Amino acid sequence: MKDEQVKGEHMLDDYSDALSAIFEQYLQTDTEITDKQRRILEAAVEIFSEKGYAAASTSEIASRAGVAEGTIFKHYKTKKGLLLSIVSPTIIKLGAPVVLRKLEKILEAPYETFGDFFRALLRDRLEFARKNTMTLKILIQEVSYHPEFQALLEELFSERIFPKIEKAIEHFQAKGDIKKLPSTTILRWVMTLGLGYVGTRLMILPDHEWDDEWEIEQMVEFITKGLAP
Amino acid sequence: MKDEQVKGEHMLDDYSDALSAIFEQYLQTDTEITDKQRRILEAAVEIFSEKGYAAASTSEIASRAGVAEGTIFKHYKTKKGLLLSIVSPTIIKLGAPVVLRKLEKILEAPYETFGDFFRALLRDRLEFARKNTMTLKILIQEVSYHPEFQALLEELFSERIFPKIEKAIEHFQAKGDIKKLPSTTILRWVMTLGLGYVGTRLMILPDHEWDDEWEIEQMVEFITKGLAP
DNA sequence: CAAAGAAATGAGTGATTACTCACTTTACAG
DNA sequence: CTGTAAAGTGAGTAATCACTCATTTCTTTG
Repeated sequence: MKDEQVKGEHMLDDYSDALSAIFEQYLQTDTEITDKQRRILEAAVEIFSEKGYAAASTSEIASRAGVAEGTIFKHYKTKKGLLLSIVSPTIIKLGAPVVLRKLEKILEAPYETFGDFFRALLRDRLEFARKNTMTLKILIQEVSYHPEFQALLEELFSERIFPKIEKAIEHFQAKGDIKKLPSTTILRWVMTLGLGYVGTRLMILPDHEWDDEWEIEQMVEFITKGLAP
Repeated sequence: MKDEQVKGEHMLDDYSDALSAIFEQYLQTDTEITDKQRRILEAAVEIFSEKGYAAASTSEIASRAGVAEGTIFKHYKTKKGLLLSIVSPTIIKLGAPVVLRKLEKILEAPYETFGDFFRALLRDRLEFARKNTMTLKILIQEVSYHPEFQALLEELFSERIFPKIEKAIEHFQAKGDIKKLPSTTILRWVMTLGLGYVGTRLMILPDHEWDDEWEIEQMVEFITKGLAP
């Protein structure tokens, strides 16, 4: 049977975008994906982000996806396996290689400032968060209850993100761009400011009228002045 | 002045502290509280913060509190009622009058700077968060799933916190202390920096060695420089 | 002490949960 | 077409859930 257009009330939005990180994962690993499996993932992301993993039931996911409950367990051994298949790719994409490549380019260009670096990073991650808002909300909500996520994030952060960013901070410190403070402190300031904007922008007050470019420029200026030696 | 000598670094298991906001509520309303009821609250706070509201079972709360399951429902009509009785007082105390009174004093003293204002606020709220870490963790985790919490926070924020802080920001802007930017933007920066420190300090990396006073001073300097006109 | 009401109990309830499995349908190569 | 493996189904299952209630234990007070 083809897709029966039974529902269609909620959605039609941009799931090809909203689930980009997950689908990319399947593309990269050459794993075939069924139409019903895609609908299961879409429904699961919706419901997990709406009511949280623990309060979401597999029966509700099945009915919203328009499949039988057993179909979920044909593709994912457990409910937790379904969660993992949604969140894990997002964690991996979180410290995207794109950013790290960009970062190296910036470090090679001597005329770039710390502000330019921060602006590029923030724009890129804001775009990523826009495309993965629901999945990121699930990650944020569930990270404290699932040690696997903590381990993945811990590794990603301490072995990929932190060393690179630390190098960048030291680079701009040597250049005399920013004050010589512990990179952990600077990193925390920069990250919390960025996260604060992205979180407020997309999750807390998404309906507010936002001028992203203006806000980003103001933050760049704020950070540049605040971190001046 | 008010700071008493700290006994040890790890005093998070001191419930007379950890549940201070909740018990204050009972004191203020002259409600009698049973020993078993106190133990139910303690167990509920522990388990809610450990595994989240939805994944916590009333039977586990009862057994950890050392009471029968029925006892919980003698005091709280529903499981959600138990959650509300834990989180609501914390939300109310979140925009503490102490802070607001302090704020007025600061505004009256013309020699105080925006940095002093921020320092006082951050110290006070860090202390509050230290005493209510588990309850605040529950609040943060559950706020997106319970509209009652959102309504309480919304009201607290837009009717008490925001107007006062906005007044303060405008005061320091008129004084020439800080740059004339929208108070929403400044508030977001100040709040996310503060929250970022408190959250990292108490919830993400509580076992890290922290020098609170040094970190606060650095943040004060960062903000002062960053917001300079 | 005794009466009375409040506090506490724990077995019992129907609803819901994640998950299974024997079975049917579909897709597709030969 | 036929054979076969994968995809999909949905009734069934044991466990667990929040919550009830008839009963017992404790506390207060005259």
